[in-house]
Amino acid sequence: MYNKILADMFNEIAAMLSLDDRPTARFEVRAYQKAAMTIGSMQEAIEDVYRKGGMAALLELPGIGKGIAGSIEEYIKTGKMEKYQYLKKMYPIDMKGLTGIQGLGARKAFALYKNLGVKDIPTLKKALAAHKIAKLEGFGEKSEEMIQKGLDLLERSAGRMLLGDALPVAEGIVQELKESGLVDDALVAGSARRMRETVGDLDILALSEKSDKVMKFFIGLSEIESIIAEGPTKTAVRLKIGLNCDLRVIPFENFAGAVQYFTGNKDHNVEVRKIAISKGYKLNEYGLFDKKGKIFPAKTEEDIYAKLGIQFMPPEMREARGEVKLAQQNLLKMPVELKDIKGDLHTHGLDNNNSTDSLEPMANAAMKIGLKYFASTNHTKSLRVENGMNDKQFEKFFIQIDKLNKKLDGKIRILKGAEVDILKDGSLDLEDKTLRSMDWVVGSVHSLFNMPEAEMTKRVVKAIESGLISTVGHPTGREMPARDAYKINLDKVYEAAESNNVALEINAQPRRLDLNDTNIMNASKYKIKFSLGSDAHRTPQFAYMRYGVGTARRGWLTKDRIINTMDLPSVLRYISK
DNA sequence: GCCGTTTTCGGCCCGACTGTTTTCAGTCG
Repeated sequence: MYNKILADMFNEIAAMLSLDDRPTARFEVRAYQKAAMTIGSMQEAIEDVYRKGGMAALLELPGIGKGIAGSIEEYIKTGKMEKYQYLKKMYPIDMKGLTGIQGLGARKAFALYKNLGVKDIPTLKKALAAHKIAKLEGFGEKSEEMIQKGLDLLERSAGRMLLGDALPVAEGIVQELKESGLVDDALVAGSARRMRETVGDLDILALSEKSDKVMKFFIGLSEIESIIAEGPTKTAVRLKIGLNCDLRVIPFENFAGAVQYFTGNKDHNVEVRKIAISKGYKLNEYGLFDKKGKIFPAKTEEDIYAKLGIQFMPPEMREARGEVKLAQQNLLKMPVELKDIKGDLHTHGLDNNNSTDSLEPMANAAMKIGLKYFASTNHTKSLRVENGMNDKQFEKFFIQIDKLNKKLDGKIRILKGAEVDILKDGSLDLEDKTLRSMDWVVGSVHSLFNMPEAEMTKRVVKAIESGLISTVGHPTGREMPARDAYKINLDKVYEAAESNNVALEINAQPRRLDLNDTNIMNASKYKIKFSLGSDAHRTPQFAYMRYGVGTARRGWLTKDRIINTMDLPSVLRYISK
């Protein structure tokens, strides 16, 4: 798969072009960055796109025109790219590595090369150690310090953090701001509000006229490790959890504009802003303005979208995946909401197990958050590390469920189920008879992740065709950050699921979120139902459902496609069919 | 270099903060 290689190359070309002083160069920079974004976020291998559809297929991709498509073709055919090599000869430095450092961009990197011979991270380290940078023209003590700090940061904490780890911290800070009495409103914006599975930083917006007091309060919070930048409208800090966090304090008249601006991803905002321009307005982070510069008095971001003639959509959809165009035509269907979820279709609950709570506390916790039912789906015998049960043990366990259901007296219903291992050959880890006695069976792959694609596909499809499973658990097997999805032909899985009336799971564990948003978009082209499961092993983990719902919303999934939006009688009818 | 129910040419989103300056360049989002 060349996607990452090519995306990196195009980003590096963009960095090198940003050193070019021709007036049109900065637009070329943007073009290359956009192409890198497109290719980097594609699911399908770019070389497959090319193999199947040739240049025409490449030109279909957003931000890819004749020039860049030509470079892609050249790279696929020859393994080289003339444009890249030409620029690399002019700027023989590790642009990707150096500009990966916070505060160090292409121009400064090149200045370091010209003056000090810095060409990569190791030579940069030497220059830092010799304190040569501060003496350069255009640099100073502070810039040297900043580069050193940026380098330390990079080495300490590479990359992004799971939404499930970051969002609760952000929401805690918002809570503290609200309780301070200094703000009239506050919220988490940015990629966390869009429920992206990982976030690179946090954006918090506060509505207040007392910016200096709010900033002072903010930098005193215990979550904060150090201050990166402090200004009247924006303060940037490093949090102890290893993530940067920006707080913006915004007065009332600009708040709606800021919420809109700091929620959508960059491309979404560009699309919306272009619509604003086409209607004679200007849209920026302060709000919507007419030609005379008069602000449109929006109370909420809904007002702004309405004024622009764009159907309002939830944050999760604002990713520039075609939502703006549809919303202009009022054709966007609203996705499922957390309150639509009536039950949980993947949970664990066992006595005498270190990593799992017992069934009764699990049932009480589920009841407390308002669920009407949940499927108890414990592991099966092949999964020894999780105390997987055999047929006999399930039989006994179900007697326990019957008793507990009686005791719960209809306040919540526990469905009998299992998360049955799909074994190497596609057979299932329990006897047919046992599986047939269950209400709800999740079939999951937990072993031999390195099978060839064809074999893995056959394995899962065979399980789907067994007629014994209700849904495929975490269908791609990925676990963030370390484990990639196993190789599997998902289209074949979707086809089999469609024709065998088997659902696909959206596993809501923050490190799984599997299927993910783009998988869901692809899968929902088929006539498939989806099941959401928290995969809770402990009582607080029922709350993971919100991440599953967020992922479903990012995949534009409507509630009628999701089994656990049904109430209990409907689910029981569905199951019996 | 890309793109088009305003255009196949002439546009391309926009502002905050910092550091090193004395009006601005670089970086970031």
